[in-house]
Amino acid sequence: MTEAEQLGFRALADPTRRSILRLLAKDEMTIAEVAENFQMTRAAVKKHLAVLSEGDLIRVETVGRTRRNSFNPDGLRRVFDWFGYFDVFWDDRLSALKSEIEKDVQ
Amino acid sequence: MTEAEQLGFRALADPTRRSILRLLAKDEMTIAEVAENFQMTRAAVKKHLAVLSEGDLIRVETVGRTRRNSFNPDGLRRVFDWFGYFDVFWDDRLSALKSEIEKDVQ
DNA sequence: TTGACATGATACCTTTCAGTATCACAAAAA
DNA sequence: TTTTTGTGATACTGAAAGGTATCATGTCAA
Repeated sequence: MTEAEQLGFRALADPTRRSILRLLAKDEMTIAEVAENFQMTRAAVKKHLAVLSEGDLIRVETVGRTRRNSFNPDGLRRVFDWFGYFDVFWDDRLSALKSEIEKDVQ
Repeated sequence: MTEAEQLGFRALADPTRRSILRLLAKDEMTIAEVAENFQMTRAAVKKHLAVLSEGDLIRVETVGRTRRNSFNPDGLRRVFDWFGYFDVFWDDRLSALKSEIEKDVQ
């Protein structure tokens, strides 16, 4: 579980990968489509996608000879949850309400 | 602004640094005190503290010959805010309420 | 079947990173 | 003043990361 957290944080450590994640959050894309948005080779983009996949931040589905990369909210959520350790330091009302709702959701 | 974000994410990419941050969130510490919690040299811990400082996640105050390292909530908050791009993917009620409160706070 | 095309895979290079070892320095204590 | 102690700084090593180039492979279309 802590390993998943590490792979997630590692994936987010690179600005290109954070950028890719925001692209995929809008719409799923093939490797080539993602690569169009960056000034680097398709191979380099593919590596970034592999790291994002290892961090469980994206899902990859092979369709024929194409690969559809899509954003995985649950994976990012796991990284996001780490920040909960520090909730008490931010706005008290917000964090209190937040825990209240999360309790309610479960 | 995006550079600060990058330094923040980079600082959080290492598990030792995330661990240090949680320690300092409980209480401020000198380098030696932080180092007691890890099986590595004080020099290595000092490097981690430097990265955390560059990411604006901790504050450092020199007092005599000691250095007090303390958690900086505002710096972590800036990293945390990046996740707002994905709010819509998580619980709708929570994120809606969250934005509402944040609006109210400002 | 042949060719085009999206992707997989590997080797290689350069830079950054995590860590150690070592020495210098400054402040507190004796 | 001398000694102790907490820290700063530098050089070095091994491993990982980001990137390119190149070729192999599988699938779709003609």
